[in-house]
Amino acid sequence: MATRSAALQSARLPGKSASATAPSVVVGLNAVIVAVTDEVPRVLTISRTDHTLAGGGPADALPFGPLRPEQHHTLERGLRSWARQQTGIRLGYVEQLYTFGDRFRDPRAGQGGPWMISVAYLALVREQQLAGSGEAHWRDWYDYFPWEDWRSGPPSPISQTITPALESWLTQASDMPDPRARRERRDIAFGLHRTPWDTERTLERYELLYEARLVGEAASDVGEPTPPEAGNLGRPMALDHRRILATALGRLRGKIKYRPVVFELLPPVFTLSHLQRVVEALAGIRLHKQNFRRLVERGGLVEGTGRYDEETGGRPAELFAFRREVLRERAAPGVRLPGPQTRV
Amino acid sequence: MATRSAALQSARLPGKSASATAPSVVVGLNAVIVAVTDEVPRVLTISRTDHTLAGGGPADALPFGPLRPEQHHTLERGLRSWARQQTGIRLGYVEQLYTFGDRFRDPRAGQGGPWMISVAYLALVREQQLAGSGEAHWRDWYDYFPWEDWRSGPPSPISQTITPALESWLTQASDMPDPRARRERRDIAFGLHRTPWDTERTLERYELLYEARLVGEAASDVGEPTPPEAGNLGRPMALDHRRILATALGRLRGKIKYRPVVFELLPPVFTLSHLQRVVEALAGIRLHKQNFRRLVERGGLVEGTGRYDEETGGRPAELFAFRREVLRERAAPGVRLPGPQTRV
DNA sequence: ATCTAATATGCTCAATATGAGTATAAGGAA
DNA sequence: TTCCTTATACTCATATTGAGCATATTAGAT
Repeated sequence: MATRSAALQSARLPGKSASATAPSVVVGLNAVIVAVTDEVPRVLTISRTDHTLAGGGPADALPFGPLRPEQHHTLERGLRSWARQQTGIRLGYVEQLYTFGDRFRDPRAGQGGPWMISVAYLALVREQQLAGSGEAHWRDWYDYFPWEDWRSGPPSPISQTITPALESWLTQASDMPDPRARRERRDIAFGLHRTPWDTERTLERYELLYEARLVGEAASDVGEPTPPEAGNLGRPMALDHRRILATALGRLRGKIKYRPVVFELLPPVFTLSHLQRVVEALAGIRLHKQNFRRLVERGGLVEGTGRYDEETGGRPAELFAFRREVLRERAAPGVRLPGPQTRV
Repeated sequence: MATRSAALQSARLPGKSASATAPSVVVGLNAVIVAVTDEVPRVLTISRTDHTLAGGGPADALPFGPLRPEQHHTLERGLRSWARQQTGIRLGYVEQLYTFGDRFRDPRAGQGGPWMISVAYLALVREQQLAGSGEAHWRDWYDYFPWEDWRSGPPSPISQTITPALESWLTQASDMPDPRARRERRDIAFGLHRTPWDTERTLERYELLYEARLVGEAASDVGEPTPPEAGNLGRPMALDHRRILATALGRLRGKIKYRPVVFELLPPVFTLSHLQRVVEALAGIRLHKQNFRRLVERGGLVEGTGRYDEETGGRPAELFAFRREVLRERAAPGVRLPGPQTRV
């Protein structure tokens, strides 16, 4: 709503908030910038020295910066500005994810530092060269969540590490009111005991692993050494950034089902196989090819262009484009994923 | 998006560090507390004097308070604390909605006041007596969005006010790059021209009406007199609270489809008609009774208790209860609404 | 007692949608 | 050519919807 804007350019108040007195609450802006290339979903991370890590070495962090009231006129614009500065990327599609504000998010904050509230955003882009401060990298997001990728069957961290470790976590519930609550939570989160694997419960899973002290951050957040299991459970990130990333993953997996956001990750024309591979990469499951085609074609989500991609290694594939009219025709246009995963 | 409101908090920031040097960013907490009674969805509002309103009289506001870093240990706990204090209600189910942060949320803020960021939450409760400061009231949320209730056919504000007014809004797009963009936006938002009515697009609709200057706040935010159409387009609220409420409405309408949150609004046992009336009240549409029953019963969402409600005025209705096991069985258990509305 | 109105609950049926294949087409490489 | 690969077309049993009709059980009117 750009309505009441002009007069207020006066907002640039120089002498303001500068630094003399630390405000008790600082608002930070985090960006989860996602692209998919070659069947791998990637997230943009920055190597940062994080004093909260046990080793004190550099850790992966999300692009981040504090809200600057004097410069940024909206949260989103602040975010775009930081993202551009740190990665060189000018963001397109952006949506707000969640606002994280645990009092003890940053261990250092407990000792009288400012309380940091983080407003996190999800941005979808097509993968591109990185400029900016030079510390930015595209990384496979399954490096952070190896248990989330079911495209080639059940991920080994689940059977090898998570299931056994959670078994003992169940019995640690000494002071729990209902010991069965933990079991149910585990089953629902990880799809155990006749419960289906729900691709969207990424945050629940990460938080459960954190609670069970299996991921690296759980230990380092309280100054303990990293447990051995953590080595099998993905790269840690700075602060609570992996929690933010888990939130983004779940949100995106949910959203592609009812809004045509996948197309933000694709070039203007693409083959149906390409589209399918991107969806599979995001959802972390394999889909039935013929049915997927039927779904998107008859669902009016795409339209053929009459042109063909000859580089497929087999019969040339027709190039399709997103069909914008679907927005008018259907209430919730998206790639509704079928229930469970399908084998190739 | 919007955020807003420094007006409210300047009132009372008692002992806080704020006094000496105003922090440049203040975090506020807003609660949208929803209940459904007698087929009407209600929201808890507080009568507050809002200096930003033209008349300066009292306006409806959401329960609100600034985050107190020294007291509240998490955002959510801060919210619960404010809600309790202002309404006497101890909240149960709570979820974060959105963080509003427009630089110019509060007209007065542009002049050097602090920038107010509002983190809004949605809470679902069973309607109950109000204690607290005494200014709290339960109000039909369709008082604020009369165009959202399709339970007895197309709402009259749409045909009488919105459609004609937006017709001229279309042509005002003098400096627009694509004049058809406005038309498409309008059609999608309000379900015009072969586009289905999407119950979840509440925010889009409110924002469009705001942009077209049809709702009261659009005028009062820039100090202009309220246009005549506004009288037909719902009660205004303080600051951007109606925008927050629109966000809550859309979110809740979407969420009942895939998570069993409706039951937060119902007593432990209920008849299927009762359940249906609550869902209809939220979604603002009527549903086919027999199919609704089939949906929730065969979907495993509820189970019969064997007891009956004799007060139905006809054949007694069996009392049902939410069936918790559904959480294990289905990935996205909810009351998926059928496409368009159905007549009784 | 019978009839009517109101509600609840049961059942049918056609139209679609979904899950899981089989079959055919069109390229390149051996 | 033959084989391998990927794309695209079609089939078919089953499940899910949308829309009604039919029956049950109550209260109240006649």
